[in-house]
Amino acid sequence: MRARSSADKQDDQKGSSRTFTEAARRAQIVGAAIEVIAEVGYTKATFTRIAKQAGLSSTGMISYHFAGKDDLMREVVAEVFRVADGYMVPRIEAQPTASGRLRAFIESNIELLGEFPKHLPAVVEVLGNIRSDDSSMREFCAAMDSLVDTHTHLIREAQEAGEFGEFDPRVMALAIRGAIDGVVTRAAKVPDFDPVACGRELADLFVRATRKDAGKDAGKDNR
Amino acid sequence: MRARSSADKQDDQKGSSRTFTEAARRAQIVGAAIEVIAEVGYTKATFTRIAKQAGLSSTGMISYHFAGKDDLMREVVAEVFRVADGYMVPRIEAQPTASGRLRAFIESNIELLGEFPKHLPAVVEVLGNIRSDDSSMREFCAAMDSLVDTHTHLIREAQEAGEFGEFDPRVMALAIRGAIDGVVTRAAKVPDFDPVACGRELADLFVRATRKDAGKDAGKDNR
Amino acid sequence: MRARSSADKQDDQKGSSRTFTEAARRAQIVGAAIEVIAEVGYTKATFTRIAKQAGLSSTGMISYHFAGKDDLMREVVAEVFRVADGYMVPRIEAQPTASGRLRAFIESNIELLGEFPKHLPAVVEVLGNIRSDDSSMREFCAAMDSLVDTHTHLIREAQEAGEFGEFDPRVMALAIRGAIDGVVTRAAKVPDFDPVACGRELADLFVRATRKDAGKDAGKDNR
Amino acid sequence: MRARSSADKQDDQKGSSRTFTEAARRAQIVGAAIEVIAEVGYTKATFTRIAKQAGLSSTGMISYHFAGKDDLMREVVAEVFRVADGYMVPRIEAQPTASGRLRAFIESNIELLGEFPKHLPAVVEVLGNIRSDDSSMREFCAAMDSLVDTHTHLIREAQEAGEFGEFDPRVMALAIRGAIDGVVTRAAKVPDFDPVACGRELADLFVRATRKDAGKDAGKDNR
DNA sequence: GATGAATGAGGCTTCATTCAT
DNA sequence: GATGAATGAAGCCTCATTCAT
Repeated sequence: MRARSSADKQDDQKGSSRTFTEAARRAQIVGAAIEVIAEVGYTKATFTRIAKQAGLSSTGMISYHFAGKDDLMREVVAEVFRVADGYMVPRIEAQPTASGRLRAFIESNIELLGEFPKHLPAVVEVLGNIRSDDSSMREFCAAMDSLVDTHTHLIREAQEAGEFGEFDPRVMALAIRGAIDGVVTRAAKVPDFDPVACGRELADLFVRATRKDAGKDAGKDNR
Repeated sequence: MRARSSADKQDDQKGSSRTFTEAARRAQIVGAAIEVIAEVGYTKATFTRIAKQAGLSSTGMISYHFAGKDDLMREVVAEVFRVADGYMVPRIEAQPTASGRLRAFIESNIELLGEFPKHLPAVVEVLGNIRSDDSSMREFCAAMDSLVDTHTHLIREAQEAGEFGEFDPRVMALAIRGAIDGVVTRAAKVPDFDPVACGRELADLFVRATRKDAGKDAGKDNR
Repeated sequence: MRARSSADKQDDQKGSSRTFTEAARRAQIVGAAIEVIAEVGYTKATFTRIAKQAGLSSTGMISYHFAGKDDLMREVVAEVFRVADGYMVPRIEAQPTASGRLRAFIESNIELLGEFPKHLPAVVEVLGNIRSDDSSMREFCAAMDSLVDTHTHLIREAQEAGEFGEFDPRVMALAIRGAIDGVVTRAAKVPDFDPVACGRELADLFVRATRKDAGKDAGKDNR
Repeated sequence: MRARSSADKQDDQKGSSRTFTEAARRAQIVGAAIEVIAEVGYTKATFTRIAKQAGLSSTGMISYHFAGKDDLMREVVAEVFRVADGYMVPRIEAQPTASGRLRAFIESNIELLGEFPKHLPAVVEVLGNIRSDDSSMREFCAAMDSLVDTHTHLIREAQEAGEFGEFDPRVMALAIRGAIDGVVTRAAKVPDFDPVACGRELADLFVRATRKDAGKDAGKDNR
C-alpha cells in the first residue's frame, strides 16, 4: 500500500512482534491442547479445559486465534508431525539399509515419548476420533492414508531390492503403525516406562518379521 | 438368536416376560449401539442416533434400560467380547503349540471382521475413548489391562517352554494388540478387504517375530 | 408397525394427545416468537427472549421443538400466512370485479392488524431480515417472490380485461406490497390507530391509482 | 469526494490534519458500512465485515472512531440523507406545483439507486432494524417520524390549496414512503432494473392517486 | 493517534437424563 | 413397564468493546 522507507525498519520489529505474539499465542494454545488431549482424551478436551490449561480467561480466546475446533486439531497434528519429523527424519536418513531405516523409524518414534510424552498420545487420540467424511478433515485424512501408502511403497522397494522377505507390504505397514500406536497409548502410562528399551524391543520385533532369510517357511510350519 | 423353547412361551404371558422383553430390548439397543459406533465413531454415537438405529422413538427408552451411557458402553464391550470369545477360544484351544495358538488368536480375531464387521471397530472405538479415571469405568479398564497381562503371561510361558525366542513379552503383547487394532480400524474400510488373507499375513508376521531360532542376532546386525 | 385393534381407539386419545401436545407447544412457541419479534424486532428476538415470553425454562426447549432458528422463523411466517389467508381469501373471492378484489385485498390485510396486531409486523420483520442466499431460506424467498409475481399477473389480467388502466403491473404490485408493509410497520404503533379507516383509505388510494378512465394523461400534465 | 483546496495541504502536515484524517477515516468506514449493510443486511453487518470491506486490519479501528455501533449506524443514515438531500432537494424545489414536487420527490428518490445503488437499501435496512426505545436511537427515530410528519403536512397544504384531492394525508405519506422502500428493497435486485422508468411509473401512480378531479367517487363505486 | 490482542457476555445447539402420565 | 416431553448443563462460536503498547 505505502512505500516503505528505511525508517520503517523499526516498525518491522514491532510489526513482526505482533506476528510473533500471535504465533506465540497459537503455539501456547496448541501446546495446552496437546497436554489436555493426552490427559483426558479427545472427547473431553473442550475449549474450556484447554483454555484453563493455557491460563486463558475464556474460550473466546481460542476461537479468536483458531477458526474452530477442527482448525485447532489440525494445528495440533501438524505441530506433532513437525516435531516428529525433526527428530525422526535425520535418524532415519542416516541409515544405509532398509532394515536400518525401519529400526530407526520405530526407535526414534518411541523415543519421542521420552522427550515429548504428550505429543504422540495426543495425535493418536485426534486421529482416532476423526472421520474422513467430516468435510473439513478430508484432506487431512488423505494425508494420513498417503503416509501409510508411502511406507507400503518403501517396504515394497526393500523387498524388490532383496533386503526384506516376502510378505504383504500393506499389512506390514499397518501392523507397524498399529503396534507403535498401541505402545504409545498403553505403555506410556506405566510409571517406569523406558522409551529406549521399548523402542529397541519393538524395532527388534519388526526387523525379525521383515528379515529375508528368516521367514522362508515361518508361516507354514504350524498350521 | 437363540431358539425359543416352549417354556419361554409361557413367560411371554406375564411371568418373567418382563425379564425376557427386557433382555431383548437391551440386546436390541446394544446391537444398534455397535452399528452406530462403528459407523460414526464414539463421539457422535449419541443416544438419539442409537435410538433411531434401533427403531426406538425416544432416547428415554435407552436411559430406561441402561443406567447411563457408561453402562451401555460396558454392555457393548461385553457383548463384543462374548461374541469374540465364542468364536476365538475354541479355535485357539484346538492348537497344541504356542505359535499355533498365537496364529489362531490373530487369524480368528481378524476373521471376525468377516462375520461381524461392526463389532471389533466398535469396541476399538469405545476402548480408545475411555479413561480409567472415569470412576465407573475403573473396573472395566482394569479388565482390559488384565487381558494384556494374560497375553504377556502366556507369551512368557511359551518362552520358558522354549517355544518362543527371547524378547520382551509385554512389548510383544502390546504390539500384537496394536497391530490387530490398526488392521481393524484401517484395513476394514477398503472395499475388497479379505479377512482371511489379511489374518494369515498378520499371523505370519508375528509367528516370524516370535520364532525361537529366527532372531538370534536379528536385533544386532544393523546398529 | 403393529396391527391396531379396536381397543387402540382409547390410545388414540392419548396418542393424538401426544401429537396434540407437541403441536400445542409448537404453536405456543410460534405465538411467543410473533409477540417478541413484533415488539423488539428480528435481531433482538433471541431464543432466550422467546422462551421467557412463552414461559419456558430454557432455550433448549425451543431447539427441542424446532430444527433451528430458521425453522422457527419459517413457522412464524407460515402461521401468519395461514391466519392471513383464512381472513383475506374469502373476502377477496367474494368480489366480482378486479378493483373490488384489490380493495378487499388491501382492506382485509390492514384489518388484520385489529385482530392480530403482532402478526403482520412480525412477518414484515422476518422477511426484511432474510437473504435469499441463506441456503435454508431459498425456497422461502422464492415463495415470496412468486407471490408478488402472482399479483403482477392478476393486475395484468385486469388490464387486459379492460378493468384497470395502463401502467407497469410489476411496479404497481411492488408499490401495493410496500405501502401495506409501511402502514403495518409505522401506523400500527400509534395508540388510536383505526385499521378499518386506514384500510379504506389505502384501498381508495390504489383503486384510484388503477382506475381505467382516471389517468389518461395523469403522468404527463406536469413535466 | 471533495476537491481539496491548497489550504488543506498545509493541514496535512500537522495542524488540523488529525481532524482531516479523522474525517476521512470516518467517511471511509461509513462508506464501507453502507456497502456491507446493503449486501448482507443489517444483522450480518458486523464490525469485522465492515473493517474488511474498508481495508482495515482490525475492528478496534471502528470502535476508535465511533462511540459504538449505534453511532456508526447514525452516521450511515446521516450520510445517506446528506447525499439524498443534495440530489433530491434541488429537483423538488424546482417544481412549482404540489404534484410536480411529489413526482420530483419520488423520481429523484428512485433515481438515486442508479448513482448510489447501496445507499438507499442500506438505510432501509438500518431503519427497519432500529427501535425507538433503544435509548441512544430515540432522537433519531423522532427525526424519522418528523420527516413523515413533514410530508403529511405538505400534502395537507396541497389539499387545502386545492391541488390534491381529498384523502387522509398521513396514510398517503406512509404509502409513498412504503412504496418507495418496497421498490428500493425488491426491484433494485433485478439485473435489468431501470431506475428512471421505474421512478416515472411510481410517480405516475401517486400523481394519479392524489389528483383532485380523478377520485371523486373512486372509493365508492365498488363497495 | 493507531494497532491488534484480549475480553466476556450472549447466542444457538446438542446431549444425557428425568418425570409425569 | 413404556413413552416422549421437558430439563439444564455444557459446548462452540460470534461479537462489540476495551486496553496496553
